[in-house]
Amino acid sequence: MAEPLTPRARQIVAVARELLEEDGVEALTMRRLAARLGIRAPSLYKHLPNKAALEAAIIAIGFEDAAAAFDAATDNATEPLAAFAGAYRAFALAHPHLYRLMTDQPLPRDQLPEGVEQRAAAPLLHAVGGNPARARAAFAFAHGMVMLELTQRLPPDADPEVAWREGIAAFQAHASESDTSAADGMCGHGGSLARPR
Amino acid sequence: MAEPLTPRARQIVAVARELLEEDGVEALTMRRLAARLGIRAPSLYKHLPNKAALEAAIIAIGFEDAAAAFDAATDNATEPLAAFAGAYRAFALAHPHLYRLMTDQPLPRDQLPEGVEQRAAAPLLHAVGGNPARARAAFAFAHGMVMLELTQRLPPDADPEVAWREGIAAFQAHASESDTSAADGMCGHGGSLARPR
DNA sequence: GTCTATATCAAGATAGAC
DNA sequence: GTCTATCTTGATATAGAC
Repeated sequence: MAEPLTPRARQIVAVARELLEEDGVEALTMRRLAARLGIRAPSLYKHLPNKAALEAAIIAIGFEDAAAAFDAATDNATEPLAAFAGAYRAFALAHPHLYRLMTDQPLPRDQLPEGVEQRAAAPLLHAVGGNPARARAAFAFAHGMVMLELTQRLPPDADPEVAWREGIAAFQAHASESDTSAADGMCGHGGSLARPR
Repeated sequence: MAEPLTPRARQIVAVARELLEEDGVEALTMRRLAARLGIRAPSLYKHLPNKAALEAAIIAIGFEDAAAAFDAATDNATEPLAAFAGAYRAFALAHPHLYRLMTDQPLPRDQLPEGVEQRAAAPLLHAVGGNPARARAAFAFAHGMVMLELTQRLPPDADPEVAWREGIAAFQAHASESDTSAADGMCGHGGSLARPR
């Protein structure tokens, strides 16, 4: 469903991502993006239909990057859930503005390339043994921790790493208890099953 | 640190909360608020210094309401963690826009009445036996679930209730395992210990 | 592919009269 | 406590020339 982008459009999206990551969502305007490219805002509309398409393109790249990072982290990991959590946290803290753009609004699924969502979700699903509900719960924990860190809701004296370990331990313990044979299903990010990679 | 509000200011804040809850954050503008009150926007500045103060006042009320709801739900509950989770979810889903305002940004702690934050956090801390790190982890799970529901990130075919139960079970199981004697500490919302009520 | 000019809209906030 | 008038800023987007 995603229109393929021209090379120039891809270049614009790349610069838009830089702008977002450096200066935040509120700085991602057509005017400032154009300025960074050395052109005027109206010129952007020759390459992208509107701002929503620009954001969708950035989000798509974000999912690709995240999926790759999660895969790399969980491949052959002895503790896949801890590995996933570490990679998830690292991604979000390294790209806070991108993470919020990816996460603040309903996903523009019709503008994302086929399968990215599942690709990003698969490593967690496998880390919890294929139980979709448990994957969603663990995903909620990770998303919640990241949001609390990004919005600075944890008290200054609180050590987030300890809270991460508590949560991971809870889901690991619960997993070994009611262990599973369920083969597939899908994770919180919400596409369907299978492991495309 | 919060300046006491005049009666008129309190009335304005109450109407602002209605506006927020009905029409969302982006609708909470000084102009629309004034319109709802039958006055002009500049008049608002005779009662409140700026928009940030208005938001802080709304957030403060939100915390009071949430704290009361959590207390009521967990008092004498046989499963305090499940009771807390249910109350937390109910509050967020009943007041989605308020919840996001309370949660999207760093807390304006210097503009909140003394102790509200702890009051809201205390029921969860007690529900997990007084372990602050576990309370923060469980809080992250609840916050994450709520955000996933509000931003519609869970797939249409996913049943959020099942994911809630999975998460609650994980934290209950982990709790009974490594059970505690720790008396105090504080919860994810971040003030310090004690139970002010 | 880029430009200028412009439409349209809306935001937060202040000055000063009444 | 409210008003009018105004400032300042900034957003997305379109038309049409080059």
